[in-house]
Amino acid sequence: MAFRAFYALPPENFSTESGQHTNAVHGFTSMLLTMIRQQKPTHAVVAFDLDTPTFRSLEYAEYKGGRNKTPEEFYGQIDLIIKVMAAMRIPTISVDGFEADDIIATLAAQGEAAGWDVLVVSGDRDAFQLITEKVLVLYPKKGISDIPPMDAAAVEAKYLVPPDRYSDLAALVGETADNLPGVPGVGPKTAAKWINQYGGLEGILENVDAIGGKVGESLRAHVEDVKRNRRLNHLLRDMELPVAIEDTVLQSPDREAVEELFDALAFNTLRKRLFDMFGEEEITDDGAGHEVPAHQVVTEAAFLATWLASATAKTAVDVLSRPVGLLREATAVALVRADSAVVVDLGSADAALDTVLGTWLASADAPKVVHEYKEAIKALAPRGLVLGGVVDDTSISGYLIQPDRRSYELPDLSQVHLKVTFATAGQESAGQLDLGLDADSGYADAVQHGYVALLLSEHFVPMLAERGAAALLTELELPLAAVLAEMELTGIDVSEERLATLLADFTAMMDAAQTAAFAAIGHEVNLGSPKQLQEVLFEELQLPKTKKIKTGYTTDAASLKALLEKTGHEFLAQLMAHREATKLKQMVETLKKSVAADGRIHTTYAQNVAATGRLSSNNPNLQNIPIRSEEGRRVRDIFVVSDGYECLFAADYSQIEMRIMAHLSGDAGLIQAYAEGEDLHRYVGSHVFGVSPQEVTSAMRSKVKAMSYGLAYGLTSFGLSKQLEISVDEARTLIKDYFDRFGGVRDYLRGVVEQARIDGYTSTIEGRRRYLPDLSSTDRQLRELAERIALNSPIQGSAADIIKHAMLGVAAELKAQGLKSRMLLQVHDELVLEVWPGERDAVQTLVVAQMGAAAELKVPLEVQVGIGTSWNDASH
DNA sequence: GGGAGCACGTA
DNA sequence: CGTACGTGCTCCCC
Repeated sequence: MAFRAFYALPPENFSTESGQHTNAVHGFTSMLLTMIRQQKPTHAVVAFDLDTPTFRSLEYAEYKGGRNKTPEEFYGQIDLIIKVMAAMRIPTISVDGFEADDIIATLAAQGEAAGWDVLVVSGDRDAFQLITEKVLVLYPKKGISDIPPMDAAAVEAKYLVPPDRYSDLAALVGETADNLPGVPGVGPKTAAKWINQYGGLEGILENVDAIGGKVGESLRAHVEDVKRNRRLNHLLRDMELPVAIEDTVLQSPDREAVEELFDALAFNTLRKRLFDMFGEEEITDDGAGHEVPAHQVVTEAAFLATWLASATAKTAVDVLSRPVGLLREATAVALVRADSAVVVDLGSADAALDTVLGTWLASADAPKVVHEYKEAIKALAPRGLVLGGVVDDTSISGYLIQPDRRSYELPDLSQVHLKVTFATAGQESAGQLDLGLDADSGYADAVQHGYVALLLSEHFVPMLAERGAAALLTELELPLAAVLAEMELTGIDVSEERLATLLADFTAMMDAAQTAAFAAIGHEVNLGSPKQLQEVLFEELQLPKTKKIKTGYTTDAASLKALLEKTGHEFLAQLMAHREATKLKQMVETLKKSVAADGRIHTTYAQNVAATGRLSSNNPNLQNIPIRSEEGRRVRDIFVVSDGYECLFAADYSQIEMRIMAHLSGDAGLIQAYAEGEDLHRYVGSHVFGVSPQEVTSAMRSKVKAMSYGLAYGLTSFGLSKQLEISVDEARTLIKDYFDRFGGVRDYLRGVVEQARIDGYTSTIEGRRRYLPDLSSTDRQLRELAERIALNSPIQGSAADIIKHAMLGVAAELKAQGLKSRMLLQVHDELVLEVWPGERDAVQTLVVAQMGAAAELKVPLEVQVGIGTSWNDASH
């Protein structure tokens, strides 16, 4: 692994002042930290080879011969790694005459005998022979981060033989890295065939004369090589080791030693990563007091029916799934209660069992707790299973309680809210359930997940009730998850033809702009590198300096535009054109890659990412498809109506955030403007500038528009002056005039921050909270940021609540009216639907009605609609 | 290899 | 020194 790290990182970038290279040390340590973070082992130990001869090289002098000389830059790095391990209090073992792999094999055997789950991290394929139900191998595919856990099934899938026959296979095929030649003409396929036919290498050797053809001959000629290979690739599992496995408990690092060593190595970022990881709050409860119930794998319908009927309280449901294309399909379902658990394997369930399970899963009367409801719905759908009666999704209730967390994974929630760390049966990360881990450990994980979700739900539900947010969960977010699942499964049709055309066009534009840009300065430069651009702009061309940023001076679009206006330099124009074309090309490429087998793009909405309550969209993000520029809009034209449907239908709220501002502030002027259906910005402009609405110029209107929105985000006079290119004094006067005329807005904005400082949180109209501890920070920058967040969150969050209600209304009404039209996308204030022939009027009527009725505000909610054959057509 | 920083698309 | 996001690129780490 140290060698892997060495070749992954350029040595010239890593050295101490004294000239000692440290790239392997850095890479190895980084890799180990990642491994510890991901796998959360309880024990850890590292084994090293020595330079001295081993029993293998003594038997076969050419063993590992023919290798290139160790690069000079590698010297000394192993010793440094050992020092790093010592500072981290991780034991290291080397034994004269043996290889690291033998030590690892022995440790694995000891761990397994003690009933532990063992993970072997090794770049040597010989480690595959160690794989059992309790031992997995992490073998780096390429580099040092792509390391999928290999289990028996994975080895079989790759080599067509079980792990305990891998050494037989390797003996026949040979191993170049160890200078062990195999049988000429025999590759993995042939070797696997023989092994499976004769039950292993012994069988093959007994029947060596029965094997025909050229390869048979070749085998007979090389039997001794094969026997030798097999002797040499066999790893010892019964060595005497200087360290007992009980003494490899993973501990906090020796801080002083780390400080000193990392200073010498100049490992500053690694030191931070290390201390961040071990500096976390000590969790006192290791989960020992919580008994995860034992599970039973159910095969009989009657047994399941009885188990289900004995239910008195909530049952947790955890769905195991495997990837199918870009989607997932359920493979098994774990049902967990406080004192017992069952697992149903969907692959082997008979019709009767399927029916009992399916009926119960769908039943609204059987209360269920899940984690990641939307994912469960989507995985169960291809099996024809429906999930109903869900009363809590802990990934959502956890979010409603604390909406600005980065992660809502079960182990994280459990640590934070229950102060309990659960030792995992398998591994948390790397999506181990995808890899066909043996069923038992997958089931145990699922049961544990269900159990933790039950505990968390018991904790969360009363908390939500206490703060009056129970309805937000049960009446809004949970039903919305089901609606979103449908939208994601449906996806949106795209025109592959337009995709290809656009890609070609944007690529041509990009190339043309690049050529012209190079011509303008007489040489090449990486236009995608801000650093290189800074050199060209500010040193070579001596253009005026722009805004200062951490790495020098910004080259962002606004600054380039200003520079272009000032200097008229051709390079700037071409650079801007290149930026636009590159951005669009990348976006089209990303979209192209996301087209699923059904020819559609299926985004994923995250219900627990945006702290304000908005949805977010990823893989790909369909909430940032261009609309402003002419070229950008062509990307929107990629999204088209499906065959058999009549058109796309887009509906968006008109100025919803300003309307919410009017509602929340109760400002009489704003309310009147909306009540009269006036052009708001013109109306506000006439009052701020003291002219009649007809006399408001477009410049005045756009100033007022920028200000109105800006105020909802905590705009300062400084920010406004920048945006409108006026002096700070002018901006200040503008804001004062605005507030003088719309005093309700000023009072409201002031009040929001004051109240938030008292309560510690802001609330939306629906009672969705966002906690802002930084409002009382002594750090001015943090405090002022929190203040701006406090201004914006109720507005943005209320808008999010409203459109979520509208989506539930639209979905319910489509169903109630038996329409075949369907909802496809949500973009914060916009919904996109696909209309079935003949349903256009009905869809328009119901969407406008449901969006308009989603909230009772002091001002009307207006909805703009459009139709077309593409999304772009429909948004006009 | 992993993360920070920058840039930029949307509401 | 206006909020909320996701993605992709370059460069640095030492």
